[in-house]
Amino acid sequence: MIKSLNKNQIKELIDNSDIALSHQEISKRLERQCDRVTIYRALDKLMEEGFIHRIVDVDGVSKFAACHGCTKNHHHQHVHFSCSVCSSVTCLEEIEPDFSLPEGYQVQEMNITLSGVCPVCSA
Amino acid sequence: MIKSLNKNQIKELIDNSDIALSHQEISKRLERQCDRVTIYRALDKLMEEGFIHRIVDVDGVSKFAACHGCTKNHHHQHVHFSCSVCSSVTCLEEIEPDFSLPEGYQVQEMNITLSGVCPVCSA
DNA sequence: TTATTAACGCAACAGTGTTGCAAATTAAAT
DNA sequence: ATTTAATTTGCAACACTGTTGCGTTAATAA
Repeated sequence: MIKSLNKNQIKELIDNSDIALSHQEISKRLERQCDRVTIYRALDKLMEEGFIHRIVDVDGVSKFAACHGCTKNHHHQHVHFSCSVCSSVTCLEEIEPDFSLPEGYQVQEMNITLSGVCPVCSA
Repeated sequence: MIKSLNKNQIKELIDNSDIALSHQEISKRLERQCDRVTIYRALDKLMEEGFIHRIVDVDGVSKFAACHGCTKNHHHQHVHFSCSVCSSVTCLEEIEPDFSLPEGYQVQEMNITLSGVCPVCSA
């Protein structure tokens, strides 16, 4: 009946989360446990389909957040914030720094992650 | 006679490289092969001492580049560029985007990595 | 119903990075 | 010069992230 049960559930998790989720966090939050590989593949698909985007955290671990207004072409100029206290990564979609590069650079993607203390932890 | 042979050699490698080097690349370039752990520890020390800084590449792998003007406190507001063709990561030290964050965010570090095609590969 | 496609699980693997302990090397003190 | 202390190194073992291949199950289309 239900198609791609895990994949849909993973999409729901990411959509309903206000912070970006790592593979590990997704695995923990899934009620019906599934194979690690299944999650990786679902995440790849969801990225392909333009539903989520990847953020590489300061420790090198990938986290995933919902896209707003991406189709096939991702455009994530926005800033991400990684809290060193609670380890959360959030999208600051309204913040899109602009800068000009020297001649010859062709930018395809950008990964901007600031780290420090988030408002919740610094309050 | 020579103190911390490996550590100094690693520092030399990074200082003389125009691109940021990964652990793997450093290991290959070392004439006298040494243990993986030794390299990791040397890199940690060199970061502590303010000689190098870490850039997390888009694939989550750490790369290391020389610092210019850092002591203990690293300040790397500058942009990094990761080429998807030749896999090189370079520091664009002159490019320092500024933007203001909402109230409550305390920024300690920033990791800005643009990916695309570098001037050499796009020429 | 059958054929095709997508999703899943399992096993195995490669790579990154960390920790503990012991040996060796370097620097300092007697 | 000999002993002591502090660094540096090597080795083994481990945890974690991510990938690939293969066979199986489930869903969609013919």
